[in-house]
Amino acid sequence: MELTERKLKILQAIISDYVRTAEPVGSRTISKKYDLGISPATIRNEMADLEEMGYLTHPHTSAGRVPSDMAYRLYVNALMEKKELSREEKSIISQRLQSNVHEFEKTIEHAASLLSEITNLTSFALTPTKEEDALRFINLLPVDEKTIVLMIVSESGKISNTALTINAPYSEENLQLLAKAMTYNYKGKTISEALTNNIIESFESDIAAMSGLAHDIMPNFMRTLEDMLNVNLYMEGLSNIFDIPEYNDLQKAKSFIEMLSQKDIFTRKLLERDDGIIVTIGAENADDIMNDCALITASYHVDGKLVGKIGVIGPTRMKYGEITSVIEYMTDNLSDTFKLESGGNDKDE
Amino acid sequence: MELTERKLKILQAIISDYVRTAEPVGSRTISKKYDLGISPATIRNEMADLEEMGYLTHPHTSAGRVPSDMAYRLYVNALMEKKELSREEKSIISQRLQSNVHEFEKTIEHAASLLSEITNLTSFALTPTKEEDALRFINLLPVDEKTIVLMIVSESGKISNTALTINAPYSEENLQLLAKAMTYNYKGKTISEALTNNIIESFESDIAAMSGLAHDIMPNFMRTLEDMLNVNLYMEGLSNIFDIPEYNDLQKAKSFIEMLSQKDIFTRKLLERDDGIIVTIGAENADDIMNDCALITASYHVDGKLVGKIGVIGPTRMKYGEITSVIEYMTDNLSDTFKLESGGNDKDE
DNA sequence: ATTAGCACTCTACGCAAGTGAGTGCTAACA
DNA sequence: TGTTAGCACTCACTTGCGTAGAGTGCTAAT
Repeated sequence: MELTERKLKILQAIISDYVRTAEPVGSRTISKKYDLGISPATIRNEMADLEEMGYLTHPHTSAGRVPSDMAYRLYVNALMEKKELSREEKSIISQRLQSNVHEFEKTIEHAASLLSEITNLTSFALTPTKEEDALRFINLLPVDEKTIVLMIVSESGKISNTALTINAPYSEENLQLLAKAMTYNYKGKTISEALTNNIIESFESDIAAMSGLAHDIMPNFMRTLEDMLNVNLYMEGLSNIFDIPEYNDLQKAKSFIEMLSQKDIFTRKLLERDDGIIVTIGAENADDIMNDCALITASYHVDGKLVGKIGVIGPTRMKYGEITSVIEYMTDNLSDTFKLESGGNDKDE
Repeated sequence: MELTERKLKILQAIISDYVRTAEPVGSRTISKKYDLGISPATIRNEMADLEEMGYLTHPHTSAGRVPSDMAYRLYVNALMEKKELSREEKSIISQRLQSNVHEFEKTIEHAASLLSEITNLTSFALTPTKEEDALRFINLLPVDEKTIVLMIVSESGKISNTALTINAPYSEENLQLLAKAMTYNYKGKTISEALTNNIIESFESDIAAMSGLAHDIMPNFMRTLEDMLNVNLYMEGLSNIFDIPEYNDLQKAKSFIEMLSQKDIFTRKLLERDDGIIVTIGAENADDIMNDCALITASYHVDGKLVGKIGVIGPTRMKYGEITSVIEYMTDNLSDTFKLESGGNDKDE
């Protein structure tokens, strides 16, 4: 069967109405509200066709039609018009995102919060993965007799520290030397690369005095690197789902919140997604528990390289057009912000 | 009217039964299940008295009795027996808390998670407030021509960094000098004190070369200090509330989750609470939205000084005895852990 | 002072009837 | 041949009613 122009128009009308009302849409409604110049009976025939083709479903015999995942997919791919944000909306977003720029993590958190405010959905933001981030500088600093600080600075400006207790006595000179050696060895390597390249062996046979020092330090160095790879997940607007009819049921609400509470798992899923604006609808989400959800994510860039993500999750019935526009504008804005900031002050989280 | 021995026994039986079942307790139930040697009729009379005294309420005429906030308060103050944890339970807790010790924040987060697992309630943990933490060491490190790192180490081992872009050219010598001066000036001062003591003026008239440097650095120093004061709030087991009859209603569940989503406000409330094990029941929580909740918090110590908090929140109907025992054991354990760790490896978050 | 007995109250549950939105089919129409 | 009006049918949802059951409070007996 062919997807005629008229069928598309009807489908679009149904989607548009359903997204607004969350109620199954009847033929009469379409005929009255949308000026298609055809009678309810004709629309019913077309609807039956659309259902046969898989674009619509039927909660029960005497109910109106509801768009299927397939319909939303078609809508996102072909029918949807990206909404151009108004000057005002844009300025609000830019302004709100600027307010806290000097604190990277705060900015990201704030972006998530803003997004949930605008969309009335649950939103999230992921700080960049640092696998591509290269090491720039390693230092070892004496604090007192038994304590030194290991400090790692990455190209993106990320700093990480560990305070270490040293068993063997150390000289400041040795520390400097070891730090220089480590910097020399690791500079320019990405964190991932550095993690697979433990130089402790090469020190082993070197100057004896430094061997003990290196032994104390290297495990902590590795652990610190691992820690630098970690991303933070911020989530906002969780309670928004209570205002969404789809979750108007304790069981549904529970499983939604349970899913999002498993931050590790959810983070992994986000990391697996491609960059750019990605929309996954219903069953397209591999996970069973997300089969009733749509997920929209987009990536922002830090320093033109590192990639973080931001997005929303909600019922498949969502305003795809508006939301993608907002997210796109926000990620552009974030990427710009973090480009200007490049080399600037960037607080370690 | 006097609170006779028998009345207390009946009250305790009612509380005990209600805490378990969440159903209003009738006189027959008490008479049958609890061996008080008195008939339902007598119990009814006593119940009527207890109600008059304010310890019980009555959802409706033909329902059993429900303990009031006042009853729980009496229970917590006088009737409750602290449950001695079994060897096994203790060892599970100790073990789970040890697993991640090298990462302070992770340990705290883990403690919250463990607590919610044990209690089946929503739990939270607050990292220590650092107002009492004194500065130990300030350093300024050259990274490249335009970038330096400002590093602050506190007595408790907390480290904080900021990468700064420096406009004026700097010499390594000047950096060292400035760092030394700052350390000299701030060492031993608490963060709060340091925040009210901007030394930039005293530098103003000093060596000219360092004035520009200080100007670049001091605002960032202050901001970093402010940041060091911030506490982190971890929350776990949010979805547990869906299994609690009291929240078996979307409206209730929503307001609960909304309340806890406002992390800033909730954190402030936690900080305001006294140290030690504090139980607040229903209307005792100043906040209207927490009038149906009970909140149990306890404080743990880091290095014998800094104080963090951990606790649970749930309906007023909760197992006060067990929970306070668990929390007490956990905070003791945490305090011990962080005492041993004192001066040891402590990862900056 | 305690208890058995009993009338009374109130919620919760199930069932039946009614309502209304919406469909699918058929036959008439342009 | 595509479109439309008409109509019977379906099914969820609401409302009202009757009943069962749990529990109280009172009274009178022990």
